[in-house]
Amino acid sequence: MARAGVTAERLTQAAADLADEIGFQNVTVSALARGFGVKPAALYFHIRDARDLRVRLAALALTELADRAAAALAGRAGKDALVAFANAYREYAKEHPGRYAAAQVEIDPGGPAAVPARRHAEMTRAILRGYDLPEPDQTDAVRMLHSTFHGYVSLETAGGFSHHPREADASWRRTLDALDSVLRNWPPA
Amino acid sequence: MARAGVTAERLTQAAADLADEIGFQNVTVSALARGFGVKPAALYFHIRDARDLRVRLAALALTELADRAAAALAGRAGKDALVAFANAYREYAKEHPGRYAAAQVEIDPGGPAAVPARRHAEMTRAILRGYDLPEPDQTDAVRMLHSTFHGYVSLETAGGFSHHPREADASWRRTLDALDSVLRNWPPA
DNA sequence: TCGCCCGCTTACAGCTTTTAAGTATTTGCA
DNA sequence: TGCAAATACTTAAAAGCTGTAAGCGGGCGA
Repeated sequence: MARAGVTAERLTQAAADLADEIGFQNVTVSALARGFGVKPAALYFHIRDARDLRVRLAALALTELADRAAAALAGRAGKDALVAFANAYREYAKEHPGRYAAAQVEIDPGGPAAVPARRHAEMTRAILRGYDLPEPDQTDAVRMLHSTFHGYVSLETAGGFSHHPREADASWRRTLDALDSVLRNWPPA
Repeated sequence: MARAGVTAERLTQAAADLADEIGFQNVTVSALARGFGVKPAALYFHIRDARDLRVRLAALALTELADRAAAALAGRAGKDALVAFANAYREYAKEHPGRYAAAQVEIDPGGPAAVPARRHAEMTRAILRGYDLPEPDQTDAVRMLHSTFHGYVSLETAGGFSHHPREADASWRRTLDALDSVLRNWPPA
């Protein structure tokens, strides 16, 4: 029988696509193996275990997210940068719900997902360049931004906003207005 | 053999405690049955399936969260109310990580978790009484608040803030300052 | 006291992860 | 070219999970 040509990279890619299709929680070693037409045991020659697969998937998602963020931020500053970053973030989560969910797994600071995670964090910090905040306010603001973006997308995905007539898009835009406003007028300690 | 006295309520309570101990994702019908000293199959006479158990757990957590929010808001207004609510929210998530995770499951609007979910949403809206925002800004602000609280707690729990010397507590307080500030100066459309 | 129902057990099917051992294919080197 | 070693995959199997079906027995109502 011909070999299937499975590699860790192709597994991770396939797992990402599968996650977007059927949900991150439903990505199993077995389902992945079926997609490649091999037995589940075959995958263990390429990945250590299911957890390893999830970490690789998280790294993939964080890398893609950082790439999009970088593209959105290029040549922009101030509110332009904030809005472009935020929209890139939200659109990624909507286009790739499975990947986005994968990016939220707990990240081992020494592990292979730590690098793209750090890069993603640096992108978020770059939003603030135009706002000129001193430390430690800058760190506080980065955390607030990240929290708001992640919280909004996460609640929206879970259907938290769907039972009120107000459009989620409209609230999102106004939330970004509010964030821009508070960054420009950051309260004194 | 003596009967174990299993009921749906006791199962849900035990599941909540178990979730806080070993994590929401690790709460299984089997593990729960072990805790009651019965076989897994016995539980299916009290709950429909594993999903049903998770929904009941979510309802429990949302009810407790709404209770805490109500207690925090009682007799407070403006920033006092905002800070009290936010701290109650964050403390609940820290004390009961498993319950908190359960509260984030996707909620069927017609299901039994919809009632406590709505109550929780109303509590969040009550924060804004002191800020006097007209609709639809009020809805937008509620969504922003909820997003920020949930996002912050969720990222903090996942260890997202642990690799920077700045204390997560300090950033939290400053984030609340910023939210108060932006609610008092809500940007015009 | 009798009988029935309810709460549990056993048994089982089918799914998952993961390890171990065996087989076949491909690669690299002489 | 041909052989040996490394690699990719298979089968087999253990252990745990969800969920269904059938059976048993204790306690409650009549």
